[in-house]
Amino acid sequence: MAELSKTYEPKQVEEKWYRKWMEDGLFHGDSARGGEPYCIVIPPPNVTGILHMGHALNNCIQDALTRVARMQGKNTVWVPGTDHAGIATQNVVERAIKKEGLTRDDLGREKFLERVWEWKEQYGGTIINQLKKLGSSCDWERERFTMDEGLSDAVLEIFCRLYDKGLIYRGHYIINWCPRCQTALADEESEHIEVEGALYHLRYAVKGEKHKLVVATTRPETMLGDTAVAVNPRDERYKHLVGKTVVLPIVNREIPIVADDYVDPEFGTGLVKVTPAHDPNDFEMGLRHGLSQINVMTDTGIMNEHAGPYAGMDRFECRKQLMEDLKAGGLVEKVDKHMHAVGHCYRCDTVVEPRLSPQWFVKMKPLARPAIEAVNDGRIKFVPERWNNTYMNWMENIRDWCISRQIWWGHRIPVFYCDACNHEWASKAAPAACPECGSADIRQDEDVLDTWFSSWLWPFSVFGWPQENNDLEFYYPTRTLVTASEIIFFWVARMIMSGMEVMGDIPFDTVYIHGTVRDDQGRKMSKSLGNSIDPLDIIEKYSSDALRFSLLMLTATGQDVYISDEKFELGRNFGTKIWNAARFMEMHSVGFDVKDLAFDKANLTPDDQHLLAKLNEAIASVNDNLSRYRFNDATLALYDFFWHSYCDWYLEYAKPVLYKGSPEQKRHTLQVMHFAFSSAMRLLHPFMPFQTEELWHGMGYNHDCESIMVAPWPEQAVVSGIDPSIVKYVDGKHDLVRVGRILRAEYNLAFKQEATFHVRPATDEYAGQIEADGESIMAALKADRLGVDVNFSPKGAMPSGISALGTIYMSIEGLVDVEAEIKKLSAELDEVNGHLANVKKKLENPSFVNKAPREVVALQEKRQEELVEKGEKLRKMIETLRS
RNA sequence: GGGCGAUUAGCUCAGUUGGUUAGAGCACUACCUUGACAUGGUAGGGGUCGAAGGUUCGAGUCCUUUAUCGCCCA
Repeated sequence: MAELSKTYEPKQVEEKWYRKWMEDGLFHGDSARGGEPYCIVIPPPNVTGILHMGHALNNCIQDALTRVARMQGKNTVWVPGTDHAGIATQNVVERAIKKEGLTRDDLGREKFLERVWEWKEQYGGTIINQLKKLGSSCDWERERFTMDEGLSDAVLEIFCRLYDKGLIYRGHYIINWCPRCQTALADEESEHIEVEGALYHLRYAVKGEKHKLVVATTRPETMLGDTAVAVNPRDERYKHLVGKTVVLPIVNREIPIVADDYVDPEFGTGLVKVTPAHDPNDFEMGLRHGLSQINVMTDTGIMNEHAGPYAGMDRFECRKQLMEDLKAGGLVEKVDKHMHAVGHCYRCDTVVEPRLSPQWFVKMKPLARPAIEAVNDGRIKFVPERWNNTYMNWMENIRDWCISRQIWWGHRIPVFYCDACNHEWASKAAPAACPECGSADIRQDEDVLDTWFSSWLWPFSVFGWPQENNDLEFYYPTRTLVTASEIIFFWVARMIMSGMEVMGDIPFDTVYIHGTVRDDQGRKMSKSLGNSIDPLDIIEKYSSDALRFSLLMLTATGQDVYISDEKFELGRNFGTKIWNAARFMEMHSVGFDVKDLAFDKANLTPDDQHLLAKLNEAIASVNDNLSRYRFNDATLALYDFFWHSYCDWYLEYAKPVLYKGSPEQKRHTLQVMHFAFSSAMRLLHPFMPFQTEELWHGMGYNHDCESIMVAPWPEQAVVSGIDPSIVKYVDGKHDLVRVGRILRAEYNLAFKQEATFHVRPATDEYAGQIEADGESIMAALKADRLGVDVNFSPKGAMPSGISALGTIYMSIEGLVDVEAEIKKLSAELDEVNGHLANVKKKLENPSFVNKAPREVVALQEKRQEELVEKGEKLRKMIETLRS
């Protein structure tokens, strides 16, 4: 046994073991080994990303699941990787070259992409290294990147397949446009944020009439692109206006008044301006009424030539100026404050501009159908279940997915155009000539694909799809997907759709949705708030194990986690406790052989049996809670077992044996101790991988299994034949000790001061058991003597208390505070009487006795008996004190 | 506006098909450097379970209404 240091040094230990595990290839899975597959694919973090607490939580859950499966002997693989984060990465590199005074256009597409790859090589591995610090047991040999060759091939393959099936089309629609990133965004990438804006009431002149209409709008600047005014057809106020013409102020364009059901008569004045090129609803209305589409902005959000006098002005600048001009012309009725949700770019937070432009879309309805089925019939289940609704709601109202992005970093859309014959086709390989007319006058679409268009293939593309191979065959479908609710639409739903479409099978059977990590005031952690807690700081300050254990213990299933720095003390303190318990065992294990833990099952002491029963309970609880993704309950069960059952009671019980017992007793106790400890280490390993490995070796348990990573997982009760009545006796003994300690505390006995106790056991059986167990009870009570007598009756006043095993008396020198004793016992009697009244009320209620299940009634009856008995005892004790 | 979640001790949270006296960690109080551990031990204080109705023999738990906060969608 290697000597354990006085304090645990996590830093070097964690580095040491991670390196060793890597060297020994323990993270690697291979389909050729066969067996039961267990596979998780990581939600690939952005290659630009740095680790935050959300990642930490996400990954320690996956690692726990992976490590348990591995210990269970399954053929386990956790596939890691990163995604290329098209917009985010391009932004980062653009910022970098800006420092050199360059723009991407200065460099040109090819040179710019070279710079991005350079950047990726240099900085892209950051988050991967951080995941390693967490202890993540990913199969690094399988690390993938969404832009690597294989995954790029998968992207082109699926694009061409869907294109040829008619599920991918190009269309002129309103999309969300980020004027800063200068690209289209998917609907999901535009985040609606509630902001205080204004509702501007503008006066429009009706042609040939004196009076003016008032239209309400939140975006007056788009008025320059108005091509109609609309009213609800059932709105009596405006019926007479339909078919008339309005003269648009400033630009003096004549536009019609149309009737359309979309208009909400309750909103604003019930009259809306229609700008088909700048609003998705207006766009639809425009199609219905054959209106023209006038785009008044450039792709950078600057007003264009259609904006008349405002051309060249920024969109928000234009709003200001326009309002001033309208005011000057008396064309503003009023301006009200107005709260509304405005789309913001999820990458750069710029206000999104709905923009009419040609984009590529995926038809989602046909893909959604099998994906809805898969969740409906339970082949895929969400944990917690309530996310089913969120998923279904979105899937049933799914809209087509805008997949083209006007950036350079990403998978270029594999569509080609022939300028000679106007043919358009999709092709994986770059063609030399038009397949229709043979002309070489061809060009590829300039756009790239949405990053999610590669990550939605992740569960099978990481195994080499479209190439068929054993890994794909063996590990697909994967088992559990662990992710946060934010990306159910972005990613989870789309993976299910692609899996069903491409593989004809679900990509995973369980989606575990964990909560969001927040600060201790419930705010999302963000750089701008400055409330982020860096997981690496926590690892530095406490340890990776402490970070992991604390996070899991704090995370109620699917609920958000509120954390602060101090909360990680929980895990650190637990680690320290484990370390010190190990040192205690080591101290007493000189000359003891940990290879032989086959203790004599026929001669287990009550405390041995109690400990082993608690161990069995912990094993059952951990397994049960893990199967239900209740990581907090699983970790709590271990915490409770180790700290309370193992340290507080068993180690304390063991002390007199180890210090004063016979060599046989000592050996037996060490066997039980090491047996329980090594089981606890294995159960803890998925949550605290480093320290448990360190102790696995430190205690010498590595004799038949070198690494705890692959040591057998405790599946069920490890020791059978434990007598429940003995376990009950030990529970009672703990109660007896507790009551005795209360007596000591009440009389302020110094820790070292010994006292004499007398017990009047409740039964003869207890009397025998207590007598046999005297040594250990005396040690726990710091007693110099322990009298056991079923007929004990105190001579004179003695402090006393009632325990599960019987009444305990403390005989002390000097004055007993009789009044205080009486007061204490009377208070206890009052409590007993209170409970008794409750129980009686129940039992005297005929409907309770008749309607409640028999067991419940029996329980109350038993309780009544106990309470009556206890009351009697208390009364007698009080009487004795009074006499 | 629609959907979902939360509301239990000073704080952060458990409490599983309704059934003993509602639990934990942190914080707090008192005592304790003892032979694993002060990152610790022993003992203790602290809760009308957001509110109001209802169902039931029985409600923190189920139903209705309502308040407050948060998230998602429009």
